[in-house]
Amino acid sequence: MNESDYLLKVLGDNGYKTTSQRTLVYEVLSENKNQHLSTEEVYELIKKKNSNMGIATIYRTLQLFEEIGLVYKHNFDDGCSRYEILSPNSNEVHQHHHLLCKKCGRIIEVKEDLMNSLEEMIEKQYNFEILNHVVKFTGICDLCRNKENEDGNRKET
Amino acid sequence: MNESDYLLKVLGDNGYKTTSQRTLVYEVLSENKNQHLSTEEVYELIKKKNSNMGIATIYRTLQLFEEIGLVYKHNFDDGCSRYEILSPNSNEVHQHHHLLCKKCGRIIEVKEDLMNSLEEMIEKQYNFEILNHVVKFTGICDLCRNKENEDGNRKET
DNA sequence: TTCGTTGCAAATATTTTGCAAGTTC
DNA sequence: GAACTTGCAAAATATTTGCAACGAA
Repeated sequence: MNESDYLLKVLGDNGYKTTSQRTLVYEVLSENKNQHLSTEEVYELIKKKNSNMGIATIYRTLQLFEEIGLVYKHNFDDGCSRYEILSPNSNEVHQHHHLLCKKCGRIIEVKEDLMNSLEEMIEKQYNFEILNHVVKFTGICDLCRNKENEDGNRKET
Repeated sequence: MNESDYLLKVLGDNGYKTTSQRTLVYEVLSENKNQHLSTEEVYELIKKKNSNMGIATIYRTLQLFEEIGLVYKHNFDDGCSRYEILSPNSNEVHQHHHLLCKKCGRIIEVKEDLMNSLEEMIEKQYNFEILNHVVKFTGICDLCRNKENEDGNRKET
């Protein structure tokens, strides 16, 4: 199933209508896989496509997409929500592992999913049905470790 | 070392002054360990102690505390930041595992820390120095699983 | 005494909402 | 045609900031 059919199906299955706006938002997300677009960024990208969609619609659309599992909503603590498309055929849902560098703010993606055993334990022990998970490691990235001479850890003005 | 000495030391070590306001914020957090207080909630608790601290100061204080490692800043995606004190003698830093129920919004804490092997792999493979991590599982909690009759998964108006 | 800190109010930034007009099924 | 959806502007929230007065070291 291709992505546009998938969008149609998921919307329909959940009782929502397929509109040009929703299609466009999905398209933009699809063209920016593996990115983490903010609502504002989606808005800008859509403007470039000569659409005059209001930003409120984009907020509503992304919220809806998250609700019905079309996108994943990231939180990188940078003042806004960021979204990433979840393709129909992938199991990306279980692969949101990130390394966040405290110094330069870089976001590094971690590939492997070693969470399965942990999940199993949690499902059993807490009778909690896991739909998704987020694993974030905060620390110092390789690049910053290398140039760790300049500044100490005192406050910056 | 008790908590108040610890506050003094950490502030001093980082070149910050100890003020009555900072002491009070720390006190409130300390009296509410294992809670996840929002800035607003800290503000309310402080008002109850007959202090007329401005909320801007609380925002600044909590931000500062996070910077120097006195508190952990949670994000439960509920529209505000929430803070939890990190005691001097604990290793709480490595125990932020939560189960977030999509239905009722309940936050369940998970005790065990099975992340060590994963961390080791990441440190080695990515040359990334891990300072902290967050593990969140989103899903349906036991309570909600039990009363899963009423509503389907269609949208609610 | 110096410089960091606070309080207040105003400013930002992000996200939400009401409602009339427009669209989809 | 009924019900959902959009666009716009206004509103609501959370957080930040400028600046004069204050307080800690």
